[in-house]
Amino acid sequence: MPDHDSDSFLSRQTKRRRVDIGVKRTVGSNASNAAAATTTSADIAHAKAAIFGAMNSLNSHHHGSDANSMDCSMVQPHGHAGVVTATNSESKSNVLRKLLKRANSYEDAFPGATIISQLIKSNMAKNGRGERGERGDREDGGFPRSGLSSGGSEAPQEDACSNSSQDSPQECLSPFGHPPALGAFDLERLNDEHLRAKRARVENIIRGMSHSPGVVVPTRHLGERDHELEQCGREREREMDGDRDREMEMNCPLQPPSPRGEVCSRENKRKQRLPQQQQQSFTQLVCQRKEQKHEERRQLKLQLEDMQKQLRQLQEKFFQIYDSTDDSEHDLAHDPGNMSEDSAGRSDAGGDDRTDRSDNEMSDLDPGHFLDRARALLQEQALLAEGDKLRREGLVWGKGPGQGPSSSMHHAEGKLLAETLKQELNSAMNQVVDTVVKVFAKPPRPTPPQVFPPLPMLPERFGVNVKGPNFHTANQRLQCFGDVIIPNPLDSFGSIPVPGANDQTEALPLVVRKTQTEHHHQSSAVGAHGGHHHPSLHPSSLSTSMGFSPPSFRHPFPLPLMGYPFQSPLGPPSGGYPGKDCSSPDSMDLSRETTSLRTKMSSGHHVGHHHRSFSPTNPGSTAEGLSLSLIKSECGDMSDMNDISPYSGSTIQEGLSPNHLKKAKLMFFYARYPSSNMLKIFFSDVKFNRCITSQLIKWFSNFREFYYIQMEKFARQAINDGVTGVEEMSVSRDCELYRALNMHYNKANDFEVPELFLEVATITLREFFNAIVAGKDVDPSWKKAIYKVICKLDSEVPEVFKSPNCLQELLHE
DNA sequence: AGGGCGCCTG
DNA sequence: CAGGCGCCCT
Repeated sequence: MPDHDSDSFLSRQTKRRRVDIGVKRTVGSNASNAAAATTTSADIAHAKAAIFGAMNSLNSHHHGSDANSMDCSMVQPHGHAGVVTATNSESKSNVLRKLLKRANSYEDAFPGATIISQLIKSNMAKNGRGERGERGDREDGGFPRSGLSSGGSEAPQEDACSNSSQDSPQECLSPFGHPPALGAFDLERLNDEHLRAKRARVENIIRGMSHSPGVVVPTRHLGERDHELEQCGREREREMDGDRDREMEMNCPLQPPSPRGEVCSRENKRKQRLPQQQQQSFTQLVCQRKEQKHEERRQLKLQLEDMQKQLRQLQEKFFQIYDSTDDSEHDLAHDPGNMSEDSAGRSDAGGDDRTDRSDNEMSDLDPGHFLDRARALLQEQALLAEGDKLRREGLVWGKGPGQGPSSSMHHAEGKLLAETLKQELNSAMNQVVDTVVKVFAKPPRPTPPQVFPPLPMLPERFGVNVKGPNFHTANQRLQCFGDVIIPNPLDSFGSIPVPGANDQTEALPLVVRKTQTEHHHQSSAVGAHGGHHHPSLHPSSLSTSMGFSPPSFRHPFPLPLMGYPFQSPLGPPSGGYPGKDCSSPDSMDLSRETTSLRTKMSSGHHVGHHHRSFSPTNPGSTAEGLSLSLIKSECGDMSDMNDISPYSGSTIQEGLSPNHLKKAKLMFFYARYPSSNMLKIFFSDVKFNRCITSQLIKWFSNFREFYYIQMEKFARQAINDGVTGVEEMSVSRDCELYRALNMHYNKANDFEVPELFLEVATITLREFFNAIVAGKDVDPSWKKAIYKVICKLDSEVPEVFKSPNCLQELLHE
């Protein structure tokens, strides 16, 4: 085993720390997920929400479909006095009209408001209400996490987010720490005030500490930090945050880099260590950047306003066409000059009408659908117009629009206008979308090709709260934006380590980019498992247990790991500075699995850059399963690995899953000393190799260890309690010993422990009792005799256990 | 030599 | 629960 001496120590440390991906941890890891999944996820959520919100604003079709939506509640009160004569022909155009007029009504509700400002408003309002509690505990990552609880309608989060970055080096200075219920205007004002105050403070500080030679603050660093501060909503940044942080920490000149650079402090720590001067320049730069951001925002607002104007014009045109058409059919003359007013009035009326008649039908429509329907309607109109035209050609040409029966002209015109409208609507929509997207998908920072992959992170909320149809719609929509990487809700987790959360020794999510650079074996090995598509973030259920797990699926950080406390400033086991932990994958805080893998790989087998393929979806497998399978996957002979196709539908797993572990534990009730062959038979869904075999054997070894320890413990306890007769010793279902064992092997208590096991346990206990009483325990190998006895007491494991799905079958009973 | 086991450790 | 080590057995 050619080990790499250079990092052997660290490797070991890391290994020890990380390889331990106990099943226990998988349980309830979701709880800590909440704490762990923070920054990036929040921002992604914001971005998504914002985009979606913008689109909704345009299409405003989600009325009624999402009663909880802020947008709805904000906008809905557009009660218009209905004065409409709804005709058949009018109903045809209802869809399009609705589309346009609703957009109109938005503006009515928010006179002069831009989409952005609407977003802000609704966001503020929302924050004021429900989001408080959730935001309260997000200080760690700095970015408020928006729960996408109401699907895409949470859009407004974006702005608030960008305004409330807590990630600032000096949170107290954060100009954006505003109360959530402020309006956009207030925000701006507050921001300015904050900036001023900040500047004053900075100047003060500078005056106070005149010297302190060249503390060079890397502009890139500052820029990035500032970027972070300002650009919560930007997808890319969110994704890269973790990497950037780590990178910065690694390179950060602000701190004396540890010899190996393996000890890095999290941001908070770093902040605390910043010399004041650094803080000054830092703050200055922050201020500058903030100003820039404000400028950007202003420009964006202007853009949006322009676009809204355009939209309005389009709406007017549209209503001109339709109203005049309708009116002409009703023999109602129109003065072109009055059209706008008239259409406005009608639009109000139409609004009511629509809400009465077609809200249901409208509510399911997404923008694309809308446009399609609009197109269809327009084409229909155009066809009608065509027909009319043919029939009445020559008769009506002289007549103006709105002149009674002579609608052919309208239709002819309408066709043209319709086409124009269609195009313009489309382009307007595209513009808005693009703009919004641009805001969030700022040009990727000039950071060098990342050694570490972005940390796409979605709050567990995505999995939990987002259930409504809206979410999917929004998500699907959003995924269309090539520039914005919006992971599937369950796709990925980011992991901005939570400073001070807990023991850093726990596994950090391993996030490694596919195009991993190969600086050293470790990183390359780690890189081998890049990619982060989570088949499922939900803790595995038994039903999905033995399911298949695409063999070559390399899961960087299985869900269970996500829940681990990521860091502890208090005690990095590696002996680094307290509080200086590195969340970087490159640092030693790799997940245990990864470390395990690394160990294997760096010790000779450089597997794997061949099957680097990531299975985007991994239907049957569970996160836990992956976690183990990851480990195991690299254990075997590489020849074993090569024939594994990433998408093979085979039910043969290359690794052992937590469910396998559970199964093994249950089997322990029958067999304490299963043979290798037996294991192969009972774990037929696992692709066996040396590693798997020894792994299973090791499991049982561990089981035995625990078992015997308990036996000895209770035997001694009984002896100490004055028990003298072996007959008094027995294991029943209500004794402590049984509970301990059951807790260990049958934690969920969903399996009925066979009576035979109780007998064996009783025998074991008595053996220990007798041995101890006889004083045999002075012999270092006194247990061997007991083992010898017990190993003969293995009973047959029920056939059920041979089934890969035995857990379901067993536990459903 | 290699498999299996147990002990110790983290 | 896994790694590592030493031991025993084949």
